[in-house]
Amino acid sequence: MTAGASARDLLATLNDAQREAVEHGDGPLLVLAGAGSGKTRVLTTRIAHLVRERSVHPGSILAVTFTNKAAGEMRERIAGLLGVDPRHMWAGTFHSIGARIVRAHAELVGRTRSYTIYDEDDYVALVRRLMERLNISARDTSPQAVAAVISDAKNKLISETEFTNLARDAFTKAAARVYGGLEGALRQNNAATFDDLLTLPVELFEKHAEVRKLYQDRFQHILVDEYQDTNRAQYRLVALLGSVHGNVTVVGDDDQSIYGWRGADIRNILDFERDFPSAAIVRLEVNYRSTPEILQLANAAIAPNSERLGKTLRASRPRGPKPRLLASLDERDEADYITTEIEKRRYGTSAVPYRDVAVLYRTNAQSRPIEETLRRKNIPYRIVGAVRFYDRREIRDLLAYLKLIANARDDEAFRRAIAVPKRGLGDTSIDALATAATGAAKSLLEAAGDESLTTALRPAARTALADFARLIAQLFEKSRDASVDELLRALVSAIGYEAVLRAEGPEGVERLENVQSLIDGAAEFVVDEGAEVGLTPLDHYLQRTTLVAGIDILDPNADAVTLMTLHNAKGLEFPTVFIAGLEEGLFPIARARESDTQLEEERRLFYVGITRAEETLILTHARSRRRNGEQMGSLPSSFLNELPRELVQSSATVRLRGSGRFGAFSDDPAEPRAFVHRLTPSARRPGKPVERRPFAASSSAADESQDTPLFYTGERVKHPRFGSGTIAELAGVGREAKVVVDFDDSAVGRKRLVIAFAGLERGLG
DNA sequence: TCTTGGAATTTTTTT
DNA sequence: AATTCCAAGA
Repeated sequence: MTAGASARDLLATLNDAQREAVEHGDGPLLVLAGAGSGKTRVLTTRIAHLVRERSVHPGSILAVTFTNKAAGEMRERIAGLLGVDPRHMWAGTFHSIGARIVRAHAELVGRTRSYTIYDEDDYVALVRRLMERLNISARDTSPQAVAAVISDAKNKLISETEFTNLARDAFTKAAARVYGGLEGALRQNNAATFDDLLTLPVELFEKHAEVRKLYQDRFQHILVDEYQDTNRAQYRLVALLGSVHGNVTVVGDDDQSIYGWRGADIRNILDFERDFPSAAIVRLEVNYRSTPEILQLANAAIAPNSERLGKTLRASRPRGPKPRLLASLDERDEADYITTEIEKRRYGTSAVPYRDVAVLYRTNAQSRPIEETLRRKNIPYRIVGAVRFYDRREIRDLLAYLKLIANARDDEAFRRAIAVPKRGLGDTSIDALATAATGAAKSLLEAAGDESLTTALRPAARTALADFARLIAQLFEKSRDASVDELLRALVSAIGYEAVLRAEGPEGVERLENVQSLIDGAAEFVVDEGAEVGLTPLDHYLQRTTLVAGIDILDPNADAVTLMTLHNAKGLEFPTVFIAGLEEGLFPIARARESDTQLEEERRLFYVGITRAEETLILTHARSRRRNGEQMGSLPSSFLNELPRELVQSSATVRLRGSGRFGAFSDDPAEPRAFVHRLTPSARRPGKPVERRPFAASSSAADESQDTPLFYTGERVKHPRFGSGTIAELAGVGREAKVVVDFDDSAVGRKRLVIAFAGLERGLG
């Protein structure tokens, strides 16, 4: 017997439901997998089983995961089970798979092999430029917002024509005009947005039956993880490839659908049986991850949701400590508590290593105070997301050069690259160049190197442009046989980038270090196996750097605490989990109050967070928090009110207890509580069931005695002059308390008012 | 053309 | 608070 598991071994440790999913024969299969029920294991074992027992060639398997890291891990685990690497299997995110398909058939979708993938910033910059060209003022119409609605439309497979026909208001009509010009501009630049990585393959398969057949025949088995988070375009891709043979396995959990805002359509999972008739359904309901205490809390947290398939997660682990809920004074107090607790556990009898701890939060901005405290106490940590490495200015500058070298038609890259270092070329010169380039149907780079096209420019500008074009040409030559790190080194020295950065002072030195890391990273970059043929190392490198998610670069070996958003935590698990900032308006986020759908998604996010924890779960909230530069009073999250209080052990930090803001209400269940009656009735929308509010707290006894009424995010109010509106935000406490109100009258719009003077009435209309 | 200072603006979440 | 945008001045 060689390496790898025997057939019996493959199945031996699985439960009945898991085994059923693994052994399922041909035809569609829907695996409804609760959190921690071993779905990744089922997927990997199923693939190993297909290869080993049913002689399926790895090359005819397509496995779609939610992150590239997950794809890599899956490949490794399968290799472990089989004893050999599943060489020709395709595994990756929808986006990376789409990128590969586009690359292979670039001409058919109006691109070349070395097309550039635009990230968020590149894309918005292009939208901005198009708006300028169409005379749409960036002041009245936010390019960001335009970019977002078009992106949204693409993910729903809404074409330009359809979008234009549906446009009613001025904003959407403006966006429609941009959408109309976008595809042409992207082709011109030989570029594709993230969304295009999904829509272009769809278009390709729909228009070219022979290409579609190629992939349909190749991928005899398609497996999709995190199916609840697929959007329309992704669904269509699966349907196009899998509907002929129907060998489609999807794994998901409707309770963990958290990307609705990105076009993910929960119906994809709810309707699977309709789209793939005779689909077998397997439910995985035994949870192997968390203690019964944590699961009970998770079940309670998700219970108020109505849009559910419904399932019961059963615990299989022994009992553990009760989840804790901690009230703190402000975000710094909260951070102090969390770090102290981490240290206590690290050095206590339980000896919890740092790598076993994750701190989760709703927004990236919340990481700051926690980071600072961790740093002060010398606790190692790694942070996922936030300001990504590749988003730093110095990195983007250099990548712009690389993109331009790889794809001479990328005008966005040209504009960024030519601005660094300063060459005496400003907007005027570039605009003149752009006009000439457009006239001659050439790219900016081509035009810059063509003396006959730059005659309208100043001599100094002409020379600068020609020099730049020559530089890029030289680097292009070098890119043919040099590795990416060599190329980067040549680039940095050619543009004297080190001197440029050093001139910026201490900050520049830090940037220089980042440049060094970029070069080091490029040196380590190896073209992986099963790579596409005919791609230059540079093309390959650029594609990878654009598609890496924050989570992909996590080093699991470092003994460090992990900080990340709840969204990033999907699919991960940790022995100890903190969920910070459980406050109304923050989690659930204020905007989610606009609709039940959004509120339910927030609740699922809460559920995802809770179910990341294996043994220890600690929820925290603060009475006041700095938001957008302003200290704001905050109430505990309504999600906490929905939890039966016997499921958590509540307490408060020393600072909160000593603050005097702890009087009217005690978080200690042993003490009698004062409910804030005047908050509840109007905070509720009509038709909603009355909720218990065991954790609802007034801010302080002092506030209670003041005349300032307490309001609530989402509450309906009436102003003597502005009429009715909805509270969007609350800020400050007591006499200084302010509210941001979205008034119904669009002529009034959003107003910021001091509560004490505004004369707001609550409720009614 | 580039710098600078003040104003405006932050979508929460991400491939 | 922090970044980004814009207009005026060097």
